[in-house]
Amino acid sequence: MKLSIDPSSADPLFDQIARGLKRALTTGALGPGDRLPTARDLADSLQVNLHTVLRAYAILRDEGLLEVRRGRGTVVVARAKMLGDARLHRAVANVVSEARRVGLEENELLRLVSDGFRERTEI
Amino acid sequence: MKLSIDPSSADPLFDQIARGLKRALTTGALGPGDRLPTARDLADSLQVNLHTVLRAYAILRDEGLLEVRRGRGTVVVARAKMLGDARLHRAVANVVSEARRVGLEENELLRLVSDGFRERTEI
DNA sequence: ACCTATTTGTCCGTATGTATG
DNA sequence: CCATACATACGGACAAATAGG
Repeated sequence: MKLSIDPSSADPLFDQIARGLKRALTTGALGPGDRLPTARDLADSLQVNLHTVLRAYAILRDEGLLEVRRGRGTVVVARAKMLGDARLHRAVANVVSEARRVGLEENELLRLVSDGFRERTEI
Repeated sequence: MKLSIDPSSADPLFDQIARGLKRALTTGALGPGDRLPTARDLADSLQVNLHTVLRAYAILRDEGLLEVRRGRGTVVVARAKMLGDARLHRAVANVVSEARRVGLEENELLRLVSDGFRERTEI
């Protein structure tokens, strides 16, 4: 998995790394279930700080592309979650984000969603 | 603007700060256009590291609640941009729609949303 | 049940860069 | 040009989850 970064570039290293990994995902160089190098290993090979790689991993995790777990490392999410559930996943993430934005508690959000489900609301 | 954190708590400091600020927003203690203390000042008064506050600010910025700008500081977004209910309701309607599309039952959807809500407190 | 190694998560401190005023 | 204030990156330390012996 080659991945090159440019320390003299204007855009941040963590962003270059995140984009590089995303590119590897779209080109198929990285596929579902593939294990990524540990953050420390990738940091060493790229000659950047550990935190910089962790931040890049966190970005892709937040986008639903990676599963990052303590003690286990980082793997590309299963194909089922990437494709079939992509829209649902985004919708869930979005509604959680909106709920947080207006300061809703978990049970309040669940109540809203439950109501919405029964009312057969449309977009 | 009082804001208390618990260093011995299990959940992260940056998250406690972010939630505390969000609470101040929903209770009206902080309103549109209000200026927040500089990250360094808040960090000093809370006796935490500068980065911890910056991370909290970044979370709220990503959720559209704050405008964080270099050299200028941090302010609560204008009321016009907060149009909360419309966006939240669209998000709820959307997630219900997506759930139906993939044939989810109500309890399955609620489980997903609940998981999503608890999952992402870190960035 | 215990211990150890691995790996990410958080927090701190410091330095430097960049946009704003 | 200079002060302010956030942005990025580095390094170090410890905590917490995981896996395996």
